Amino acid sequence: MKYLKPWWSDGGSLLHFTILLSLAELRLDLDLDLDLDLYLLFAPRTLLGDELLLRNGQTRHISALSPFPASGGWGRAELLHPKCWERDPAAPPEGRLLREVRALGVPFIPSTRVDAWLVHSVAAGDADGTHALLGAAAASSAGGVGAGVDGVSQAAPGGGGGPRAVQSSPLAAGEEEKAPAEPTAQVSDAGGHASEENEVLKGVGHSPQHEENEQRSSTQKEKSLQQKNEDETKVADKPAWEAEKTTESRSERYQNGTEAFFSLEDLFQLLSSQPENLLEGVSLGDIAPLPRSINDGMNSPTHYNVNFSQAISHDVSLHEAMLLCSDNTFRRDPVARTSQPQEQILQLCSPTTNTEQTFPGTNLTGFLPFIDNQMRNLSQDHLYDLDINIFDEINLMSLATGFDPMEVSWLLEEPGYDSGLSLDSSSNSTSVIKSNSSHSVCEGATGSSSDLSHHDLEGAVGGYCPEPSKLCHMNDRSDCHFHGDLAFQYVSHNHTYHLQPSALESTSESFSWPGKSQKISRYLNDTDRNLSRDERRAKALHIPFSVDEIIRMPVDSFNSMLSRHYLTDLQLSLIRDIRRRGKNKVAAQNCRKRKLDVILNLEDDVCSLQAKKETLKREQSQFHKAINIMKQKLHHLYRDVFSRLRDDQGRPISPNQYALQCTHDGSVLIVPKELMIPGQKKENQKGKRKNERKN
DNA sequence: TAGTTCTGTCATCCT
DNA sequence: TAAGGATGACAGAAC
Repeated sequence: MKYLKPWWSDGGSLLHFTILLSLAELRLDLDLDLDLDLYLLFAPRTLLGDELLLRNGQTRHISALSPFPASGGWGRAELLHPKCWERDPAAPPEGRLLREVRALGVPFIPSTRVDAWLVHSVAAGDADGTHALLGAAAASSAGGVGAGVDGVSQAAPGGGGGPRAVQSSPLAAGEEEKAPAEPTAQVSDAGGHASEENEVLKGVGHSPQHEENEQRSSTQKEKSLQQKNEDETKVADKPAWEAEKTTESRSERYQNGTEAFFSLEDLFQLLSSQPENLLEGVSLGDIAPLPRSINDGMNSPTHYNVNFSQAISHDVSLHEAMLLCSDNTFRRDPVARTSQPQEQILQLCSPTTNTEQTFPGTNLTGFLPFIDNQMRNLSQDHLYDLDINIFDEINLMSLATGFDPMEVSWLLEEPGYDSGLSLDSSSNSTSVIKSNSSHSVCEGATGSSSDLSHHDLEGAVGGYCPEPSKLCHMNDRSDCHFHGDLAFQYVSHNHTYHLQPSALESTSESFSWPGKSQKISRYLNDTDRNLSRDERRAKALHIPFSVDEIIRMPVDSFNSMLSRHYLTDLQLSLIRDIRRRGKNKVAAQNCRKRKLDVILNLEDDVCSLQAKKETLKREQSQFHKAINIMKQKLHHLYRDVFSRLRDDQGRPISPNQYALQCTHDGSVLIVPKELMIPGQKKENQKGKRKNERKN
C-alpha cells in the first residue's frame, strides 16, 4: 500500500487522501475524504514522522497518534492499520468497527468510504511489504474476533474461507510478522515482513526491489509512456464518438494481445465491456500472488482472481482496502464467499488457461500484464496527478449517484436483484481473497465486450440506470451483466465533468452526518454550483452520457447511442430536451453573435457613410466657392466689356438695356434685352441681381 | 431598488 | 417527417 501525498482541505478537517493499493496485479487508487483529526487518530503508526501536505501549502507533522478508542464511531477500523491493532491492545479486532457501523445503523459517509476506485495497475514492488499488512489483517481475521454482521468479521475461521488463502498468506493465522514469504511464490523475497511496513505504507516505489524493478524497466517505461501518450493524444483529440472506432480497434488489439500498453481509459473500456465479469466475479480474495517482476507479470501464467464487486460495492472500506493491499490476499469473509459458489468469480485467466471462460467474448489474455505494464509506465507523479483529478471526481460522483443510501435500498429491493456487489453489509456476496496461487475459475462471467463503449462510460453523468430489471434486457445481458454494469458504472462515474459533489441537491440532502453534514453540504454545494441545470438533471436521472456528448454528438451517433442503452422514457425525454436545449443554446449564442456582428457592421457602415457625407459636404462647399469665384470674374468681365462698348453715336451702352449673347459659332452679339430669349433674359436678370447684391 | 446586460429557454418559422 | 438552424420574445441572474 502506498500513501500518496495526502493533503488536507483548507479547513483542515477533511482529508482528501489518495491511496494506492497494490492488489495482486492491480493497484487500486482510493480517494477518500477523511476527517483530519480522525485520521490522525487512526492513521497507521508507520506514518509517524510523516509530513502531511495541506492544501493551503502548509505541512502538518504527524508526531503522535492517539490510542484507539474503545468503541463506537464510524468506520474507524477502516483507517486503522492492522499493525496498529497488534501493537495496541486496546485496538479492536479487525472488522469490529465495521460491524459496529452497520449494527448501529450509522450510515456510511460516502466520502469516507472507498466507494470508487480505479484499477490502475500492477505494483509488483510492493508485494513484499503489503504482505505484511495483509498478514496482519489475516491474523485479525483469523482470530475471528469480530462477530460481524456480514462477511468481514465472519471471514475468520481458520484465517479465511479460502483455505488456501489463509494458509498461503505468509502472515496469516497469527504468523503475521514472523512468517516467511515462502508459502506464496510470488511474494517478494523481502516481503511478508512487518518490518517493511513503513516501506509499504510510505511508498511502494521505495522498496529496494521496487527500485530495482523500476530501474530495469525505466527505459521501457519511457518508451511505453511515449507511445501511450501518442496514442492517447490521438484519441483525446477526437470526440468520443469519433474515437469510438479507435477505442474499439484498440480493444481488439488488446484482445489479440498486440497492444502493449494499457491506459486507464483502456482499462475502463475493458471493464465496461465486461463489467459483470470484473465486478461480479473477480474476488479480491482470490487474487493470485503478485509477480515480482515485470517479466513475471507479463509472462507468468498467473491467474488473477479479483473480486471487484466487493471493492466497488458500498461496503468497501479503506480498512478493507488496506488489507487488500498485501500479498494479493484479501480476507473478506471467505466462508460466505465459499458458501456461494454461484457467485461469479472472475478469473483473469492467463493465456494458458481458460480465457474464454473468463471473458467470453472478450479475450483479455494478458489483461493484467497490460495493466501492469501500463502502470509501470506511469510515474508516481503521474499517478498522483491522476489521482487528484480523477478521484476527486469519482469520489464526488459517488456522492451523487453511486451511494445514495436510498438508491441502494431501492436497488436491493428490486425483485430478482441478486447483487454480487455487496451493496448491503449483510450481503453474503462479500469477497474473499485467497492468497492462493492456484487458478480460480470464473463462474458466470459471461457477456459481450462491446456493450459499453469507452466513451459511453467515460463521459457518463450518472453511470447508473435506475431500472436494473429492464437493463437486463440490454443486449441479452444476464442479471450478472446488469449487476456488473451497474457496479462498474458506479466505478466509472463521471470523468467528463468536474463533478463536484453536488451530488445533486437531492442526493446530498439524503445524507445525514451530524456534525459533518454542514461541512459536506457546503462542500457539495460549492462544487455543484459549477454544474448546469441540465447536468444536475442528468445526474439526478443517472443519464449515462455526458451532457456534452448528448449535445455535440452527431444525430446518427446520438441515436445509435440511445439505442444501445435501455433508457426510461423520462431519461429519453430528458436527454432529448438536453440535446434540444443545448442545440438551441448554441444556436442562440450564434444568433446573438451574428446579430451583434450585424449591429457592429451597421455601425461601421453608419460611420463610413457619415464620413463620406462630410467629405461630400466639404467638396460641395469648395465647388460653391469656385463657382462664386467664376461668377464674380464673369461679372467683372461683363462690366468691363460693356464699359468699352459704344453705339453708333459713340455713347456707352447700358448693360441694363443690352446684353451679351453668345452664339453657337462662338461670336458674341450685343442684343437688346427686349429681343432676348426669355430664358436668357431671366438668367441675365438673375446674374445682374446677384452682382448688384454683391456689389 | 431600478436599470442594464447577459444568458438560457421557449415558440415559431424555415430549411 | 424529423432534426435542427434562426430568431424574436421572455425570464432570471448578475452587476
